[in-house]
Amino acid sequence: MTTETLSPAAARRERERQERRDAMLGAARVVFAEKGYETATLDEVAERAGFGKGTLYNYFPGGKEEILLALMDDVFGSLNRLAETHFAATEALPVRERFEQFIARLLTHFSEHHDVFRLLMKEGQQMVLGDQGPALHEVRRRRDEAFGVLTAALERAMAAGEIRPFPPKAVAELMMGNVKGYMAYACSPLCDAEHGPPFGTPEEAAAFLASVLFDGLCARPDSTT
Amino acid sequence: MTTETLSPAAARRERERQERRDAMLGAARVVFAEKGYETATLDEVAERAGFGKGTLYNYFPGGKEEILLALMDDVFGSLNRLAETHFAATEALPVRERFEQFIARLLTHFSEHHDVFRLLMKEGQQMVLGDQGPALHEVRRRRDEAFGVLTAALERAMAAGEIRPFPPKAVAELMMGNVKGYMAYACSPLCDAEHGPPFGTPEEAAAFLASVLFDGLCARPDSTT
DNA sequence: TCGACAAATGACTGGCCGGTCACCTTTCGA
DNA sequence: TCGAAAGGTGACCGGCCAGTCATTTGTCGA
Repeated sequence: MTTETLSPAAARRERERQERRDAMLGAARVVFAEKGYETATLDEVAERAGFGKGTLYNYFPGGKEEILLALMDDVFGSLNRLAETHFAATEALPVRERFEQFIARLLTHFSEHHDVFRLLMKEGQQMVLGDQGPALHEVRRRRDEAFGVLTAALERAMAAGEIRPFPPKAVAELMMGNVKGYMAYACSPLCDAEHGPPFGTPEEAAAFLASVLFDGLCARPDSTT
Repeated sequence: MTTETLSPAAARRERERQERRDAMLGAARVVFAEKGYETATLDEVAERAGFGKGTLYNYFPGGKEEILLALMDDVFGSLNRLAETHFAATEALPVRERFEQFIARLLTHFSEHHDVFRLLMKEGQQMVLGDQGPALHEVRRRRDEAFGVLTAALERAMAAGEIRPFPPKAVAELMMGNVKGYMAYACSPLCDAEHGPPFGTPEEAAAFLASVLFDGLCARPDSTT
């Protein structure tokens, strides 16, 4: 690197620039999660971030779309990190605990960052379905990276005979889909209206999801054929 | 009813009106599925339907939103019918076949009506997450009706001891989520890129999904604790 | 203290699209 | 055959918002 010997002043400038960027992304996350990408306006993002609209363009010359992409990059990046640290730390655990705890971590993460979850629900589909533009390609790559960590963990479990052999990517999608689906259900008016979310803590919910995923719905799988 | 003795001419008028309405909804389904509700334009819907834009407002005075609601009503209505006829006809079958065939039917339905599937992926989330407006309420009711059929079937199976007791609504959401998730996976470039969709026919895919759902990922659930 | 460079700003613009309505075509009873 | 009612039509309008840029504000070295 040529820039490693920055003056202290320049270093501070750089740090402040990063902070402002993060503030803008944070505001965008809230607003996009609330209204959805199409409906959200940059004026609102700017106001929430505490900057003028023009300033957004100093940090994200590509405008609205670049902001969304940077956001999704962040979101998938943190999911990626979560998965990597988790599976690195739980290699020794039995399969069941390994994945149940992973699910619990995901549920906790989404509970704490509700806007991240809503963002994934609202715009995440574009990532997997949409074909438009090469800009999405980069974000899709990040998504694949995050899923790749889970897929690899599943492959290892399959190779060790801990779980049945299935296309690992498909199983990874299923597991993430279950987590997202459960979160959506627990947040929606569907269940609030009657008896509240069926499982209070992320750990209880994870136990339910893991039980269905690993043991199946059948009480006693006798005559499977 | 006062209108049951219509003149033949009036009856024909009525039928033609219904046909035009359907044509418009069909066009809207394609366009909304392609671009998403926010991005799609009524000009394009009108052109695709073969009518002038103004004509849309003769059939849907509420404009764009009413068209979307009518569309979702249709979509959930046909899902509702599919579920009702299926479970009515398969009451006698063993659980496993009963639900595996249901999943196969859903997958077939979505394969044949690809735009319905894309619509559900893109706009279906609003139904469960969004809180805005009383208009959505009616559509959400239709969604709940369709899910209710599945939920009831699951409840019966639980009462009969065919599957383990869990909150049936949560299990219904999980099952539908798995179907949607698998469809999305099979349609996305994620797996095309490598070896094509893992399971060719809806029946094969349903066998996979049912196997995971009913038997679980574990090879042999021995020490479940 | 001053000057010059950098960064923030928000009024402004151009295009887009949902919704309207005055006009035209088609239908049908008399 | 004719007249009027019903229904189709697309040019047009108004509001909205992404993106721009001339101006202002702030920073820092000399």
